[in-house]
Amino acid sequence: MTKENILNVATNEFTIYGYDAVSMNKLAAKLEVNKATIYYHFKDKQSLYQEVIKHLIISNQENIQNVLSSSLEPKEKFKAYIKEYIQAIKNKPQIVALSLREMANYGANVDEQIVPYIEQEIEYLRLAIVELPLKENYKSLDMYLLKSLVLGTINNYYAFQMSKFDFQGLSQFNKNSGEILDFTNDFLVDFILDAICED
Amino acid sequence: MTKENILNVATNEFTIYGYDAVSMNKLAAKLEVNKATIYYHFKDKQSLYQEVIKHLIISNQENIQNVLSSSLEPKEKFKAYIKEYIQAIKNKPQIVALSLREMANYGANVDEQIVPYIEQEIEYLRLAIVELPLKENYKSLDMYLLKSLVLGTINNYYAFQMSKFDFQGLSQFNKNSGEILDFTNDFLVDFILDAICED
DNA sequence: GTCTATAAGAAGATAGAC
DNA sequence: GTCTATCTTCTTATAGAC
Repeated sequence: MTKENILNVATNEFTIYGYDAVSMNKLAAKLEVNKATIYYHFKDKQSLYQEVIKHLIISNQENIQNVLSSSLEPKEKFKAYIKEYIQAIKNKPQIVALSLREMANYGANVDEQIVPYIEQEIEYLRLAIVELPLKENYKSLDMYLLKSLVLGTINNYYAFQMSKFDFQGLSQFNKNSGEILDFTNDFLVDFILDAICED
Repeated sequence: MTKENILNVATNEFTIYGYDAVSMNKLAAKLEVNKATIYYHFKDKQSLYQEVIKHLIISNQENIQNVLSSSLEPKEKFKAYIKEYIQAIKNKPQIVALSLREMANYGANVDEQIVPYIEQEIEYLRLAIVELPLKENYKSLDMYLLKSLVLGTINNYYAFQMSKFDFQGLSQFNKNSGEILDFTNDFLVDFILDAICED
């Protein structure tokens, strides 16, 4: 179906190049469809972009729920949560760039609809750590801060690794998404548990 | 002087709105100067942007050097380093958005010249933690990973706080840059020391 | 539902007068 | 060193034929 096809290709283009850098002309060319056809299915460029974002967020939340309702021992559950989260990025690594861009715009291109989805992600994070033997000062932590630590570290390190520059001292993964994300995974799990758990 | 004026206003516009969203027409209008005048001083839009970025990075590294060459006790030195780093953002909060955007583009809009400046920042971070009583497994840490944790957490949390949405459970600072960054500062210092230092 | 054709405007950039 | 005027190309978007 044409509409679905447009949405898939648009998702790819927007996540890779960003909103401004994707023109309706280029998108139509890539789709080998007439530009007017895109406008038949979508009101304008903005609403096409909205559908892309919504589609991406929703498709990433399913597996995390399963992990959190499991009966794993607390630390194992936390590890499984981070792993599932990293897996979602492995499945669609382009969301790193999209997420960084939307953060940079303070949500200007996104509409209110996504708020409950983000709040849901925060709730998942809370569930992932609530059973851990937390130090006293981490029991009433702002979850958006911890979420920023997780998301920020992953996105930022991924961006370092994917940049066109060769930085001295940066671990060598040759732009292999899987290896980069596994490395980040292991670091984050140890780091967070070392910081917030009682000995 | 006109050239300096152009650079200052361009810095402001680019950091707030991003490369694509700033047109030479709008920039000329804001400057109350003719567009051709900008082209007299700068070869094209790209090279104007390069000068903006370089200017921003260099101006942020001076005070950090002073902290690191001081004779403070290790933990105090680390705290002073983070504080100085946060102060640099307080001075120009717009670099948060710029940094997020350039990360999202994997450096596509930036040229090779900035590599040594970023490597210098990594070296500063290494100096800030090298004297700490580190746990064995954090003695050979990839500094880009720790840098990503610091930078990523700050940027991401700042973006949450500055976004146009009201998220449930997000600490209330009413878009006050100073308070947001102080809060992030305290969290990061405790969190990192708790994670990487011997008890 | 998909196409052709085209509108209307904004983009980056430059030639040449003053 | 700053201006006016203009070029070319690209942008989003739509009217109307098939």
